[in-house]
Amino acid sequence: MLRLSKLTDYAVVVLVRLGPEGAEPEVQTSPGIAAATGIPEPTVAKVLKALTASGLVASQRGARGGYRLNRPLAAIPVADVIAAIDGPIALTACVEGSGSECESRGFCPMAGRWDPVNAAIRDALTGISLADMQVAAVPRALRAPIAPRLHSASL
Amino acid sequence: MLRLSKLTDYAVVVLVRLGPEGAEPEVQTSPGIAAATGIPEPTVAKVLKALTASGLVASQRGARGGYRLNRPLAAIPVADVIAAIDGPIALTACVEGSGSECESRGFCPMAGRWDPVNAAIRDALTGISLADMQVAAVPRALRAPIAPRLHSASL
DNA sequence: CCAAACAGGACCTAGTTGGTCCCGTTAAAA
DNA sequence: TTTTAACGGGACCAACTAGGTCCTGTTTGG
Repeated sequence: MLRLSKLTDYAVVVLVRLGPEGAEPEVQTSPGIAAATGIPEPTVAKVLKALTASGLVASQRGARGGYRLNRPLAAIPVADVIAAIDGPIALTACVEGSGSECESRGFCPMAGRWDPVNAAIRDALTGISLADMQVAAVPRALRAPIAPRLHSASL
Repeated sequence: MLRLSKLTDYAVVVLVRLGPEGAEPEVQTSPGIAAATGIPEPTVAKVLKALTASGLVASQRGARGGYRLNRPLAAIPVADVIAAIDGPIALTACVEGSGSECESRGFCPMAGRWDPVNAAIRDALTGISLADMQVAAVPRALRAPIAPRLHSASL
């Protein structure tokens, strides 16, 4: 069902956490974010590495190092986050990366057919920023404390 | 990368194949479609079963039975096909179906956050029909005959 | 000089999915 | 009435992918 990788979900959480709690972009450490979000530290580190590689966050090495946002949340479309973690946004069906040609090469009726769909999804994902997702989150006080909803939401 | 299931891809191929070659909705058999499309017969059967269950196609049992479209291609949005094969369209991250509550229940910052994203994707997918995908396909004569593109297309 | 934190891998496990097969039921045709 | 072609609905197996962990550098502030 159009599975989004868990890592991408984590990435959004981490990025929002990196967002201005105060005003200035404060540097936060990977262990600190892990403690604050409840996500295991190695996983947080993995996510932050990917986000750094794609330029969404900047890193500071050494003691008292950490991460900070390169852009405000409002300037980060969801599409960028997904692209950073999951790679290019495209509805793929054929096994990509196989490098080999399509087996039903001569008469494959699908070539290029998903392009408009991909474009539509890309547009939709580019139009929503992390700031939008931030406000979309249900306020903590309104959520059931014990056995609440799953993260996902059906359409 | 927003993976679409292979079965869904097959479903589109099969549905387009079921579309009016002539004018009237002719009944086609599962083996016949398999032969015409190059998709293995058991897989075609599986796809058609799902499509029948969701009401996109109608089935006729018995000898000289087969399948036919319930609606014209133009009236079948891609969203319906995906929903028929992959289930409800939603960007899921948490393992759904687990039934258990979210482990970081008290302070999970993601609850409901993907809702606007899901809505945007649903809208995008509802706005594109199989007829649109049909015309989007590159004419056979223009495709490289030997080792052409993959089905997927990056954005 | 030491400690804290990032960088960049390798690696293992588990879950999902793709794909196949089998058997029962239906219904048209011989 | 018998036969045959096709759908219906599972069970089942195998391969792949991704989630998650860990280890070993390298950097840099105290």
